[in-house]
Amino acid sequence: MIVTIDPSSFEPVYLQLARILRDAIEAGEFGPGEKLPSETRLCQQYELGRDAVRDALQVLRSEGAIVTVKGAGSFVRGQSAPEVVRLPENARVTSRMPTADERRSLGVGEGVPVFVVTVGETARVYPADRTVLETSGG
Amino acid sequence: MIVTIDPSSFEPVYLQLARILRDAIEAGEFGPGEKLPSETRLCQQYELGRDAVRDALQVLRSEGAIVTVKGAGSFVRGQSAPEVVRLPENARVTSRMPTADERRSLGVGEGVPVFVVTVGETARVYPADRTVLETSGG
DNA sequence: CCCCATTTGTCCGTATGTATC
DNA sequence: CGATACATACGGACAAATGGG
Repeated sequence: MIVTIDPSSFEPVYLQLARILRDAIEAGEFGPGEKLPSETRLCQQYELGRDAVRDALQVLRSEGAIVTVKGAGSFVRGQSAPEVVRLPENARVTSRMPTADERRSLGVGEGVPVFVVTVGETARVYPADRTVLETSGG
Repeated sequence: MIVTIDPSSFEPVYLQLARILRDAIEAGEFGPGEKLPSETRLCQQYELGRDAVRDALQVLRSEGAIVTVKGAGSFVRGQSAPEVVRLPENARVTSRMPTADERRSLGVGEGVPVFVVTVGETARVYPADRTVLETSGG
């Protein structure tokens, strides 16, 4: 099936493209680790300017759906095997986006939140793409 | 103290500006709900093009630090009073970024992750900016 | 090792639409 | 209504990283 962009739609073209690519990824047309078409290719294929294409990819990055490497391309983010963390009693859990510094120190890409697990006055931070929290089982 | 942009630095100017604004927010120079200078003003003040300023604001949005309203400006995101959710036993907790559709239905802005709490085969989604998860206390 | 084509990153400019005030 | 402000979208240019030869 061929999906096209409608420049006269109320939906911005960059969101249309983001939706098209997101659906294609979810449908398995691009598997984990697979490379998406280049920005230039997407510009030609959908008859869009580079801004629209880049904005669409930015949307997918901030959703954690793809990872972009300079000089190489954009790739579907494969889900890594998560570490299971057992939550102790009296633990408080929040989640937020890391700052750029935290992303570097934790080694996580864009669009990946972090868990903050606080027990007493001790807080630990976990990358949410590699962590599953579990409560104790009955 | 006056902080300036160094166009000859290896650090991209838009990241320099993002860092300057982030530090200013954390230092309390812009309180919760307060409006940042307009994009045009930032362009003049730091002698940058519009892209650089917009990219810097995009960084802060995806970190959940600010909220931008069309026609009005960008505002420091105030932390809302969180709802405390008690985690049951045998619960699994993950966190990820919502898609654009999920953001609309949950009423959350950019840069806000969601909790996914799964018990058995039932999954519930909570906005992470208004939710704190707690394990049972001993 | 260098060369080169490809690809993304950064930065600028302009224009138009739309929402807020 | 006008002025301000952000959103979208096009274009060009050069820098920097990658990967193949």
